[in-house]
Amino acid sequence: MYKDTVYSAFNLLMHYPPPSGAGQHPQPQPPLHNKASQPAHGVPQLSPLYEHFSSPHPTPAPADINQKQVHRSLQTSDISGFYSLTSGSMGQLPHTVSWFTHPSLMLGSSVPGHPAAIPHPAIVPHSGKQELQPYDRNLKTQAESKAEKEAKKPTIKKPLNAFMLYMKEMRAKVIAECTLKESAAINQILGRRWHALSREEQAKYYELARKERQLHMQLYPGWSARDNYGKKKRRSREKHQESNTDPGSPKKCRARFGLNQQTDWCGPCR
DNA sequence: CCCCCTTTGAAGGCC
DNA sequence: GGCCTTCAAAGGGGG
Repeated sequence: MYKDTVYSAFNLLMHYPPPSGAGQHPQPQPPLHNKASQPAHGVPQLSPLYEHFSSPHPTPAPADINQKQVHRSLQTSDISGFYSLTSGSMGQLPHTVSWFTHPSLMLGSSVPGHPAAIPHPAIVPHSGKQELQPYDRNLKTQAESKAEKEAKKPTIKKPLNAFMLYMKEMRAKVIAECTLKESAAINQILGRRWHALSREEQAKYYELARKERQLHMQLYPGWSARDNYGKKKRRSREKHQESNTDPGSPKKCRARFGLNQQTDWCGPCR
């Protein structure tokens, strides 16, 4: 139900008239840095989308973000380029690829008192290990409790890049076509299909990803990708280095042969 | 239960 | 600036 509201809001987004410059080829995208290097000028107006959110049913902000601050941010931040590709081909893109469906960008609620009280998918609570018994708590040191507090802090996920958005959209299709279930195999197929896409087709996803990053920046101004470093266990460095010399993937192969990762096709891995 | 696999792209850090 | 590392998603496989 709440999701319905979100989807209808997204429809508004997708049909919001684009500013001039729509249709420009967005690839490769210039990096959108999350730092204070963002220009302060060119502040846009709040789109009807956000007004739709704010009334009559206010959109709950993530728990760790001041709601008013977010709203203000959305009202004043530069999203003028946000809709540049939302008409035409972009408008035909299935809504499954959007910041509404992207867990890290979905507006949920962990705001106390909010009627919906839907957990915010963007902010993923760490898998809570078993609670300590009361008598255990007394044994905990200050450092331990601090560490635990830190661990309980919800995680704000990275925004999805263009390929991830493409994967999310096409995964089900590939699974149906190939009757495969293993993600590793599916991702290999998706990687090949990604390279088989035309520049225009890829551009749709690059543009979507750019919007995702922009909105993510506005929702979580102080967030850095670094925040999530170390929260995932990584395979051993030795193994990783070994895999880097493995020419088995186009990316690795391109890196190995000094090819452009964006444009050059990797012949040996084809 | 949790990490690995596998993909591309973004971003941060180091030299 | 180039290189390296990590993390985004996904779910079966394996220790």
